[in-house]
Amino acid sequence: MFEYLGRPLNDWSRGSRRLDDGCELIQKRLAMHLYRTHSCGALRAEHIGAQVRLSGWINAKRDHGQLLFIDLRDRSGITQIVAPERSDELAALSGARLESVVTVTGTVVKRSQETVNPKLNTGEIELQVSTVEIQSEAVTLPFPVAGDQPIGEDARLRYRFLDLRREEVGRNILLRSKVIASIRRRMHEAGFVEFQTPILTASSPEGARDYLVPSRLHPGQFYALPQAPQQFKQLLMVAGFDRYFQIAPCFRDEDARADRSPGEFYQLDLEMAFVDQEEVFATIEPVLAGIFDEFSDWIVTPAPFPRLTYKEAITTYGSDKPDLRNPIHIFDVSDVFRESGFKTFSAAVRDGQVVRALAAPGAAKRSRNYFDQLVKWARSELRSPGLAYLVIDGESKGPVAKFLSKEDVRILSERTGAKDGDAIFFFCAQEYVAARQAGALRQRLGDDFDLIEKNAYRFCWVVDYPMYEREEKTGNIEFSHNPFSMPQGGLAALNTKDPLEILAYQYDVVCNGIELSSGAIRNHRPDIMLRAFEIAGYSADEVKERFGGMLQAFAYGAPPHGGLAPGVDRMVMLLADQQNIREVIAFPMTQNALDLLMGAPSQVSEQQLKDLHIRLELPPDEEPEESKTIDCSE
RNA sequence: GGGGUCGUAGUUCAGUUGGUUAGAAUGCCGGCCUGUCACGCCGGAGGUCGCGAGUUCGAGUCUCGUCGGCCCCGCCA
Repeated sequence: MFEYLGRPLNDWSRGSRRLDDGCELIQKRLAMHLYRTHSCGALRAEHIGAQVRLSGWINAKRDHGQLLFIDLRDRSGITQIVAPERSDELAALSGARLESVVTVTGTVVKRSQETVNPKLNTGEIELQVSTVEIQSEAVTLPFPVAGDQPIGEDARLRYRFLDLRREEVGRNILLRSKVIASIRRRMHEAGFVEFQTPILTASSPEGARDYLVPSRLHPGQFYALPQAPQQFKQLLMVAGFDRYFQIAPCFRDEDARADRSPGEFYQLDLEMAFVDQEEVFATIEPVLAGIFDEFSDWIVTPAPFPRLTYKEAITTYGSDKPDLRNPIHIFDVSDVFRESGFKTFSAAVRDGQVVRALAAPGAAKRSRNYFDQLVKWARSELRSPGLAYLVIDGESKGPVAKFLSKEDVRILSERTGAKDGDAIFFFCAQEYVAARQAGALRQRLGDDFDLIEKNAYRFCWVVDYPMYEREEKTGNIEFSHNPFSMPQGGLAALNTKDPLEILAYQYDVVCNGIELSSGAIRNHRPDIMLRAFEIAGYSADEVKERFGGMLQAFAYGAPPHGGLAPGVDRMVMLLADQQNIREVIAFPMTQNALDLLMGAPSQVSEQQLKDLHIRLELPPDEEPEESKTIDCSE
């Protein structure tokens, strides 16, 4: 799958031709290259008899006293090195620890039939060594580099340079490089222009917490690292560049998750002028599907991806990032319970709550304990008062069975698709809460019953997000997503409709339950923008102060435009089939936003603080930690 | 900010209802070994059981606190 294996490296030869092209060329050279004529994965039977030089890391050593085998490794593969008996070379190699870097020169020899190693690409040959140079002696390792033994996360991060030598992580990082190269190629081919935008920019009032950078020249003022190049890309549209993209670093000071690295991440940020939503989709679908097709042999949703409205996604899947590999659907059964004998639910439904149901195929076989565990889980994890369920096993059983008529059960089974041997679960709550609870259970049942489709990337668009939502604590109307989205229906909708009913040209692209990206058709009209912000409680002056640059730009002729920004780390994570985003980042921080290798964050010198006009005021019980970096300020 | 879980040799792990001197594999050090590719054989060293209190005659084991890794909630326009 990874074609670098067994391929020659191509960057170490100063000449325009690769030396791997043939032994003759090597023989013609008066002097060999200082370090290597071939990579460690390059040699084959055709090289037998050639004088070659290899450099690499000692991956493994098999010392038989008067016979010594070394597995010499670089990123391209492994070659077995054999040292002659009673030689200085044998002594030198025997004394070198694993992971030492050595250069060996010798003759490629054929292995006898019995000693061929079919596991290695180079397994038909070995290198009979004549000279050895130890380039760099390694001390004893904190963990094994060879093999795939699990290693503690902290040790891996502290010695990330060793961890990256290990096969799986190394493969992920190389995959990342190829994915990014392919993205660039595809975007250029689709007519996009690549830009760089500022890293030191202004703090924006919306969104996540900013990372701040104090200004030396302007006491008391701060730059912010961009949470995304949102305003810059829109300004580039105003500038007339039509199609923008960037592999953009984004910085958000929010807490980590398995699919969310703390602090920083990369997006394929893109924006297009003179497009509607469908045109954005049609442009980016082939890029996404193409990337996933190119780097995986799993099934990939072909373009056009299915479109779900936000409302459908929440009702049918209980999530705005539905995993379409999971066959379970969620159904509204409020009407069945409204008139049922199950008083808890019927009263709640009459009170405006809803009942959502989902069926788990084959669940009737599970023990009573399994259901008890689920109820417990629903109470603690979903904060649901309980979990009602109905086991269809010849007759209907379970805690709510006695409250339901035969006809009720028939309707419930029919609607949820439950057959004999299945179980149906119910949540009763406010619409949104019930949906989320059912969505969480849907995911859990999918895992518990092994229902998730294997070897498939299932994409979909979630469209028609509401423009506004009501903040629960304050009751205020807020933007539910990006405040720069165009409301559907434009100014007229803003002026005439209930804000909570207004939809936005706002969309997400989702793959296997992971949100790859948000995007929107933007609001390019200053008048509509001021009105949109007014509804969310911002005065015209505030908007002008906070987004003045963009608002002003839109007054000088702005094209209708829109775009999105799929997360690059998440794409690679999906392609590498990894459960954690750290596995596709070369130098990730811990969940706690610490860089264990570089020691970030760290203290700085008094002088640095003084230059920045900053005085520390620490919480009383917190002594500043010893700085882990070298103090160069003395 | 909150919840869960883990922390024992360099590494990966075991360690019973609290009970003698805390074990294994691997790595490391020394010796032997000419066809291995997880090389093999013999020997050795290696532990503040994350840290600090407490309960107890006695704590790796129980309790509380704390630090760190991971997972989750909040947060992530």
